[in-house]
Amino acid sequence: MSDVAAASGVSLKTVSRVVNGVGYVSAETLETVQAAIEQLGFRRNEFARQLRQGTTATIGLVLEDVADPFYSVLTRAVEDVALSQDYLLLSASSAEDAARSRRIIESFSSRGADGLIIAPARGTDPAFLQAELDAGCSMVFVDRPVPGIRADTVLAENRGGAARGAAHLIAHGHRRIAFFGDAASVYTATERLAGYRDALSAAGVESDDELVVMAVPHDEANGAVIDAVLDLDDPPTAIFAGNNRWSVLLLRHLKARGIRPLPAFLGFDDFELGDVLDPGITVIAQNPAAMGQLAAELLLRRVSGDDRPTQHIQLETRLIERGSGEIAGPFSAC
Amino acid sequence: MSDVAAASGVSLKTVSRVVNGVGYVSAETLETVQAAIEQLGFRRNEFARQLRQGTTATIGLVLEDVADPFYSVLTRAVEDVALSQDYLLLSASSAEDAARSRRIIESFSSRGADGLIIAPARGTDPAFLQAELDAGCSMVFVDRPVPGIRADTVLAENRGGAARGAAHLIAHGHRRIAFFGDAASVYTATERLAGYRDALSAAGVESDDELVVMAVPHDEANGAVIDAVLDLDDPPTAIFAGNNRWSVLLLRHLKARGIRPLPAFLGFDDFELGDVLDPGITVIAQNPAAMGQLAAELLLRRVSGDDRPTQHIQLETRLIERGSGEIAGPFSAC
DNA sequence: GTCGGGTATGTCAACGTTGTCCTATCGTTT
DNA sequence: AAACGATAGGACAACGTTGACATACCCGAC
Repeated sequence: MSDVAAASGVSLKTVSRVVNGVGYVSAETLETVQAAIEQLGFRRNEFARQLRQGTTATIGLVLEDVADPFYSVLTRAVEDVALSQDYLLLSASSAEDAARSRRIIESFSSRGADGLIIAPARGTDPAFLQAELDAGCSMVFVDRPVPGIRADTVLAENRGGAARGAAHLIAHGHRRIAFFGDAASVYTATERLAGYRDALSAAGVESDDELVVMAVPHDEANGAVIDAVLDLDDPPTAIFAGNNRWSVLLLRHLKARGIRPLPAFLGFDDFELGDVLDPGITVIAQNPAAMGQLAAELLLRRVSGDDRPTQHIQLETRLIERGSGEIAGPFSAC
Repeated sequence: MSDVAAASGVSLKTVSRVVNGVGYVSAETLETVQAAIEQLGFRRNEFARQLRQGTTATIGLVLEDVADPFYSVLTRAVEDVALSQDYLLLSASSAEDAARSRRIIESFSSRGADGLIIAPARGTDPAFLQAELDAGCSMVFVDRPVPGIRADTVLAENRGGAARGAAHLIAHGHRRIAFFGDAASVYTATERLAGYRDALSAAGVESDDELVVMAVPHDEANGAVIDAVLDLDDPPTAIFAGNNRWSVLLLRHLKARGIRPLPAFLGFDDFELGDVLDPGITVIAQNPAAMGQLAAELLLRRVSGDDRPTQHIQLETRLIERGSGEIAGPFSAC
């Protein structure tokens, strides 16, 4: 900047005024300075500005895994909101590891992210987050809440959505409905399980723990677990997948085993090609783009000083019938 | 930091020494200072450090769209490499818009990203990138090269892979193979088209421009375009999708129209559930994770001073036979 | 004629850190 | 006893920017 000042024969401060477009600068000087900036290829050093002003125009996004379509769509939505307000986005995947997640949050925070959007990994220490919050770092939680923390939260309607899904299967005559959910330590998994149970008991259907699997759907090692459920003496006539990774795993396994007739199938969270499979896969669709957008807008409002009471938003889910969920069960009148 | 210094009765510089673990500090002093740091919840201000040292331990990633599974997997790989070396990742989607891409690159660069990984949007001005490079910002290009720029590049074997795919269809008796690729201004699209044509001419199969569609596969408005090809007087017996978005669009359209018998189908780039569809979708698989990892490693080496000649890496593609590409054509002996 | 307010520009300190250079105290060697 | 290296810590400037404040001019109003 001092180079520019020297080249155009004005003071540093005047250049600063030109760069920031504030204060009085004569048209003539403005032109001279701009020419010098252009010629020297000057670009403002953001560190210095940040150091001086204490704001970075950067937000951080911490989620489980960007490679998961749910989160990648959410990421994209956050990005778009951020960019539209000239914010930059730092992002990282926690890989569902509380320690890694903490490291990420700390480095985001020390690099002065103005705010964070977090899908808390299971096992995250609320006290740690509270300390960050107290240090003045705004936060919005998505997908999962953190108990005891007063911060904005955007969640899907997990319990209600799952209940609707299970009720849909029940309405098609199913009484033996298997449920495959993520590990019980994951908030969304237990909420959805609760919803599934709500629907069962509302319909007076007996709940059977042998039909319930709560496990991380990561690896293929789950084949045996799936088989155990499918091969019960009194096997399920319908399958409820608690998230899209379970859906993929289950569908792959069902195809590999060539099971006929296909059990009814319903998945929580939509996925690409769900409509192209035969039958199309009936799902309870979340809206990750809306979740990301809302969270980002909420966060940016907080960052610019909004101090209204914290908001807890529940996003609607939507039942999309595509065929797999409408396969009639043994007690169906259909 | 001065608070910590005051609290522990030493000078600022000593605290700095403790924080950075350099220079001589007595065990006793170390303990005192660390206690003070702990108690005051001090965290180093990264701006000031960056301002002083001129390095940020941050890299930027610019690609077309994080929500695209190809790029989201690549992103995740870059993230993992970055994090393992204590780098942070700034990321943004260019949305295939050169102006937006430029804005992103400029802000990454002015925020002192030590290096950038870029999947250049079509229409990106090479001169602009060259200027950034000259300004000392390391760059690695992924997925697409930028003509005339001397920088490391990691590409998939587009032309060769596409040729192998087309040859596979030809080997199964197909002579009328439709090709659906991204807009002709996209590097990968034209490379793959060239590979497709290579295979045709190598096999002495007549090339027919009526079978070739080069268009952005974004919206559903492509239905008419697809129909035009499917309903030719001499229709294709096989379809080659030039990228995974075209694959999805085409498969969806084929299902919606209920076309029987199904034409043979082969897609460039693998996608989730490709193996679950019936028949399984034969693809030329890229390796986005390897691409991201390699690019990140290359970049981080550059950032830490490696100045070996620029590298141009071509990653192998892999033909995965799942059934759809092995549907026999009219001239097949199978 | 002088006062006030708008316009245009400059000076200086400060943001929080770290590199350079300096001083002081040791214990050990010459 | 002087000289030395190793250890321990301090003072100060500098990184590039911007806010607070000061200065100087011009024009119209009293």
